[in-house]
Amino acid sequence: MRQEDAPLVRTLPLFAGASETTVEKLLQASFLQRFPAQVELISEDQPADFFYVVLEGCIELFANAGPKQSTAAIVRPVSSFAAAAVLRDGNYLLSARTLEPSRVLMIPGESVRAAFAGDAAFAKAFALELAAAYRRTMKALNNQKLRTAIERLANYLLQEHQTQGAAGNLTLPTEKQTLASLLGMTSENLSRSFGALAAHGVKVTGREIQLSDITSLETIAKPTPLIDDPMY
Amino acid sequence: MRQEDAPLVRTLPLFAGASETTVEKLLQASFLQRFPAQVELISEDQPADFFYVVLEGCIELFANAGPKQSTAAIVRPVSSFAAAAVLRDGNYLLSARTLEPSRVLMIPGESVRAAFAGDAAFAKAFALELAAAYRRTMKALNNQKLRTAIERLANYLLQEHQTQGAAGNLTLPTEKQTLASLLGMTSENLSRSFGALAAHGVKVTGREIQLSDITSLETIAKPTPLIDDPMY
DNA sequence: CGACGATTTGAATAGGATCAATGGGAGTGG
DNA sequence: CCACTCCCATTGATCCTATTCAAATCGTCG
Repeated sequence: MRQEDAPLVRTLPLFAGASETTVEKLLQASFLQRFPAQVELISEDQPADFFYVVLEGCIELFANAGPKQSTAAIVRPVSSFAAAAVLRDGNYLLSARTLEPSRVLMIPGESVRAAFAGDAAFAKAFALELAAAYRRTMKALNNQKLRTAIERLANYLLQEHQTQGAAGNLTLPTEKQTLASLLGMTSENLSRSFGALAAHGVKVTGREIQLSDITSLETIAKPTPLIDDPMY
Repeated sequence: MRQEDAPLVRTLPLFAGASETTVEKLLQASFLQRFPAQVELISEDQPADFFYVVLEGCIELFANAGPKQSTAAIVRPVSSFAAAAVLRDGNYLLSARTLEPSRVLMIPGESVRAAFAGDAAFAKAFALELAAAYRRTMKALNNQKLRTAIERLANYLLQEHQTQGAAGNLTLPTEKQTLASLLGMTSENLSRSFGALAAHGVKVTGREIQLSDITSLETIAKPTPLIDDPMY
């Protein structure tokens, strides 16, 4: 990777407590790559050669089964993916594509495992990241199994509203297609779910959403910190 | 914990490479408990005080949302749960109850984190366990989002058939209620799904299942190693 | 302007859930 | 040992949710 990027990368939470040598070794073997939108970075079922850290842009993780496709997560800076696959030296369970032009740090799995074994601070940071991702996935599973499509959408809107400053409006960060897949429904159904939420103060104009009755929306959504609080 | 249990516990894969001192410290602070069936060991949303290792019996992990309930996983010996919650020193995302009389090793979260920080071999084993659980959960999410109820049941049967020796028959390891919840459906719907699979050689007698046409069942199930292979 | 992909809308269908009632064992107590 | 009871499981009927297929509309980009 290029010299001028080193400072940025060193500030990553993942490298917070790691020793100088560890970071040095990791970065030396890594690639800091720029990708345009709609590039497939990894394909499910392939050997997990790299651990990925998203520095800029936006990556969609998704799975295929025959003709169907499901978005498992959307990764934004600064966050990572493929931790479990790399640590276990297994195969990717998900494919990944850029949704926007992105900058991505690619660290060889071999290097990650070596750093994990040799640097306790890095091991801790890496495992904490892994555990956080695990918990997000568990929440996604509960979300999917315990809620209807409208409830999932309502909770998504409330969460995004919170993230974006709770100003009574928000902007969808992805195409509605992608959002639908993330929320486990078809895009037609997402459209209808938005329609149903109009009665609860949700006004949709393209990707711009206005929430004029949060209370009513919360009544529908029945949010619970166990599923919806990103900090949990 | 009692002296006579120490040898058994020391053979756990989790402690495989760990130093004598690490294991010593962990076990000293731990409890090896026996529980009857239908005891709730942990309740979601509570501080994650203990990491659990199931030595005998069977534990159900589940989540509640209002009146609904969903089984996230069923843990059998020798395996563990609450790794992520304990490592992050957070709260449990799931409740846990014994389905059968069980023996469980309870290791204080504090001790786990100390051992993780102090013993690289233990850290590695623990993180590998965590990563494995993560991947199981991701597969469960894909299973839920990409498949119909009948497909999930068909794949479950094929997998269990494999696990139990591929002899053309298998025994359901839990009540059908629990299985239904694990597979993300109501028990009525499970019953009907079994009915639908009769046309594909699935004969149900209580908990005993006979599979007389694996090929036909696979046609329905469309299994894929990415979701169904436990080794992946 | 024209073309293409994304989104919306409509109609029909399928997949699951709910509600209600019935059948079937396993365990308990006489 | 048998009858009773309770809980689990099944079955039927109906309702609701969500998908599918088709067509129309909207936006964006060249």
